Amino acid sequence: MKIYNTLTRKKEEFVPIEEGKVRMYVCGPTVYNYFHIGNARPFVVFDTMRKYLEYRGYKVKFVQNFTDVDDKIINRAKEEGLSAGEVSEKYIAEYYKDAAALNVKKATVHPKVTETMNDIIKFVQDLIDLGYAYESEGDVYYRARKFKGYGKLSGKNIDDLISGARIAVGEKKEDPLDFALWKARKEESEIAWESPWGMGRPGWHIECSTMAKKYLGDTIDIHAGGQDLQFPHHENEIAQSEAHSGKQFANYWMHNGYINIDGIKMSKSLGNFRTVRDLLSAYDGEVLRFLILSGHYRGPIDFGEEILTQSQNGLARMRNAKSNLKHLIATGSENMTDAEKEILAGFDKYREKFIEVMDDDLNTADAISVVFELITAINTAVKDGATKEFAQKSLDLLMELSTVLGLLQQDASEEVTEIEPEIQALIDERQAARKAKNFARADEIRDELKAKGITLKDTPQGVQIIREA
RNA sequence: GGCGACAUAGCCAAGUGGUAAGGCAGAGGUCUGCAAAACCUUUAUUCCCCAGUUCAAAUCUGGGUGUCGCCUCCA
Repeated sequence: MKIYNTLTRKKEEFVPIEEGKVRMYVCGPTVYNYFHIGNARPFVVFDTMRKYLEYRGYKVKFVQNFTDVDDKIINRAKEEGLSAGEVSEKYIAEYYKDAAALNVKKATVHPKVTETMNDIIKFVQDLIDLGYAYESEGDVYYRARKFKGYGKLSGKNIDDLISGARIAVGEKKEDPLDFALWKARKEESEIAWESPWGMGRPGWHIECSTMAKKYLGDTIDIHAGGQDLQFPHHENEIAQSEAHSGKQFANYWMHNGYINIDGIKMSKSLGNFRTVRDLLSAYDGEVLRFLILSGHYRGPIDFGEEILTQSQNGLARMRNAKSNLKHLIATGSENMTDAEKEILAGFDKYREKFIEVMDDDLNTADAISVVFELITAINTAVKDGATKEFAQKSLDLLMELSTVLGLLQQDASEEVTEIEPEIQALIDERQAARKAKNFARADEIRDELKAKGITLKDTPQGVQIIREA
């Protein structure tokens, strides 16, 4: 497959370090709050990348960290009257809930900074020993200038950075470009760890370098995250890791675009964000996933109610197709007809096209449109009924492709075949009323059941009973 | 100031040299007692503007306009 590599600004053929295996690192959340839909984008996109790689037969080791030590966590802890650890534990648990709602699979490893502290301290000490870092009043800084490739990911050159630097030269730093690897504790009450440089805590960038190395080794296949992490975060990771190992840190860098609200980037600092938790009260997680995957991952998404509605309706079409097939499976006759066999053989082209577009830098938008084309073909084939076997095989293919995208995994409503006797009695009564052309009574029963979350659809194959989840 | 991204129908959106995918919304029709769902037909002579290259450009080149982002914590 081809991947757009931020490092080279080109689409490149993906070649893993080790055949058949992929080592992937994705920057995870700082756990001080519920994550918002913008945060959710990389989780969903790179989860899809992982699912697709696995679909293509790769064994993927997928690492996504939790940044559980940070100023924002400390501030949040003060606000809530909790310890920093209590805050991070709480929001890690909440992360898992929301991620599950989005059908985002757990990573192979979810390392935490607090559990990697010894490795981080060792990494920092190594950088000092190598001459890439220096201690200053309990802080440790990285000599950005000393690393020759500094700026190679973000396309910045050091001199532009200096002229554009808005931060005054800290008297503790040798150079304004230098960034912190270790920060000395400012007050006694702050959470801190013992280190060769006194009590303190790690800088943000060093954490990812250390965790990536610890779980994936010196060189990883794919490092991914949001576009806004390109600089300085990922740039600094490269400087740290490559200075440390002398090897290339990541072969492929993938960055997803932003989610905007009213054309402006959604961010926690601007306060113009919509948390996934909040959105889940009105839309189910698959709607959000569908929305995120509807466009190419590198482009921007302008978020709002209108595209939420459009996504909801689009996903409903997919769900209807699934539900109709299940109904046919429950009611159809056994063996496929020759005509059906021929149609089914023609469906292979949708799988081929799906793979073709996903191979092209994870074009999930095209992949979804392939699924829609398949749905139209299936619906057309079964509009006058179908055998059980044909319906089952069609459903298998629909599910095969949808599962790669992480869609149709949960049912907002589910076709049911077994139902409580009293409801079945009402359905039977309605059928009798329809037969007797007592449509007033029939519609009355349908409305009554609708109020209970049960929708009846009259099909040539009998009544379809849909129950809301 | 430096660097970068984006601009396709009412809306969302794919497409990076060969004559505009897909979805939503809308219109008409088929089916149905009616609904719902589904199916069929229909909705951009045109891809921000101008110039150029080419037999051929939404796609390449140059210029312009607009929007946004990074350079500071941020997915």
